[in-house]
Amino acid sequence: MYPIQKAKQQILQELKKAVGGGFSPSIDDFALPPDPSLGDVAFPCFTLAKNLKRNPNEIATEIAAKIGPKEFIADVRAIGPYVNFVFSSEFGTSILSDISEREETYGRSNVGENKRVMIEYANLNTHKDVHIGHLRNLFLGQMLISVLEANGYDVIPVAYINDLGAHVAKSVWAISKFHKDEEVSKENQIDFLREVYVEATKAVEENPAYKEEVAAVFRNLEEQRGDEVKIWKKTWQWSVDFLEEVYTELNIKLEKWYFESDLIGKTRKIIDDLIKKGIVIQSEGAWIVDLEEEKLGVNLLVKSDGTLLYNAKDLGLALKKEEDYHPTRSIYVVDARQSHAIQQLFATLARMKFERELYHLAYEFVTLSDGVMASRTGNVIRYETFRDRLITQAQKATKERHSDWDEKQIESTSRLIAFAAMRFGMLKQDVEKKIIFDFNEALSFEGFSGPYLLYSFARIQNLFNKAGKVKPILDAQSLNHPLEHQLITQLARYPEVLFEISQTYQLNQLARYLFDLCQVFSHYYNEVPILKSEKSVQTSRLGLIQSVEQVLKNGLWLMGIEPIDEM
RNA sequence: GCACCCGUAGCUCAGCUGGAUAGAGCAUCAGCUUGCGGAGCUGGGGGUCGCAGGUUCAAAUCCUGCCGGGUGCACCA
Repeated sequence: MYPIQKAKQQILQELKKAVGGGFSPSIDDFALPPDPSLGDVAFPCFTLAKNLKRNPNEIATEIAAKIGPKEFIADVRAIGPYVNFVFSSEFGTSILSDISEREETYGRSNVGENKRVMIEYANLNTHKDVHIGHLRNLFLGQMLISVLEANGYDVIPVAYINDLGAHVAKSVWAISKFHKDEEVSKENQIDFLREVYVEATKAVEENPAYKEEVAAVFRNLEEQRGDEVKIWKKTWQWSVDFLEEVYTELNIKLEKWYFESDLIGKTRKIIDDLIKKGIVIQSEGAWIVDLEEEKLGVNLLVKSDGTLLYNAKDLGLALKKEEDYHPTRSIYVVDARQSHAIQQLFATLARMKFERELYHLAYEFVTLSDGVMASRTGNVIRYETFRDRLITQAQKATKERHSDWDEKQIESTSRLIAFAAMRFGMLKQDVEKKIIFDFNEALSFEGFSGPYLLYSFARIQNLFNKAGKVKPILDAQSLNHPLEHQLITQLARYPEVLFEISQTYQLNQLARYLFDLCQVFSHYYNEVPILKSEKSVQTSRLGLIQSVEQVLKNGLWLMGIEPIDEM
């Protein structure tokens, strides 16, 4: 049990005693005071007042009078209808030593024990670019994995690679028609594919007769016959190599890659079976599941030309995942624009008596202020472009600060700053809000940003470097400054925050929490001398700072951000 | 037409399982390096929490309706 939980338990005990009469408040009844000067935790007396038919202010006053300082409680005071509790220095000491003992495990829980969660994310396409919209998906998925693992879940992260959709057929068709036998050098492969895709889209738009040719290529690819298969296989490999590079660079963890092209046979079998069961029926020449009852329209699985649709293959995938890993819960980290399709998938699976927990973690897309990104038109900001601009920006700033550093040091530091900015930028916002991508904002290293957190971390490192042999001690006895108290309370909350996120999947909460922590630290750093204070206080302050460092490190790790000692 | 999401300061967003004076970043203005790194800190100005009803002792938060924006809804993924 974490100190914060112990403290709350103690308070609950005291509240029970003070009120009596079978009153049993729960840990969820606590509130956070709006201003830290009011107290560390609050107990609102409204419901109690209602039950007793009395004034909440009076009740609060009475309760506060009955509870005295004890262990983790230093002070109890009634402010209006609230009983506010202030944590004691014993509590502070307990927090500091708890963090020090647990180190990187501070904040973790075991709620997820014996639960296997499959996370499908990083569903990139072959024959296409990776752009900033995909980054949101990659980072969300990656963080979700870390958060769930930190809470004891057995997490199986997988990707579903879309390597056989209509877009692929279009590209392969265009290559065979316009670029047959063209030599493409290794470094130009992805550029080539991108240009071909834009070219193909344009050509088909201008000449609708091409549609039939593309459809023919699609059929051939699905059946794995004809000359186009060779082109497909070659370009497929280009794309897969490229995706592998991106995943490696971003440290994307995957237990397995599922490919759409591998699911054709299995999906066909499933559909045959569903036809026999009457779940899949024919309509207007196509094969569908009628989901009118669920108010989800029709789930179109097989086109009238016999080729499979995305929704059909998703069915095959769901069963394959079940065979391979039998997860208790399956999370789909997928763009909110697919919500309807995903709901159709879930509803269809329900009809098939597929009884597993299914959850769609829907996130809104990344858009540009001048319009939505689309690979079709080439109006995208590619991952590499974004990355390189961030790195350049970071290099500029780093060079200005450290004229004495060599190229290597500038380079490695800049990369870490750039990736921190990138990740934090994508993870700081609620998934239900689209990100309006703005280069100026994305390249800013100030305020609510990744580099701000890194900066706080680097400052702490610097303090320890300067402290030399002075050993921090873990004792809150002399940490009486309001900001010290505030820091301790904030550190104490971390396990609650992490637990909450693991249950609600509101990943942006962590960015907020860490930023708040760093803001209090920065304020403290400016306000209170740490190294220049007298010895006894100095060691305690270093002990506090050490805890801030640990929690910051733990949180950054969950976000996939690597801290740096100097920047 | 139906469904889902959003609508809080000039801009980008927190806060939304109802509760104490509505917060942050950016921008803007005024300050802070003879004190541990100014990628920082302090302070000021700036808000009918889209609008209207309702529920409640209490609504930015819950319910209903409307307005505005986005997204999706049978052969795309």
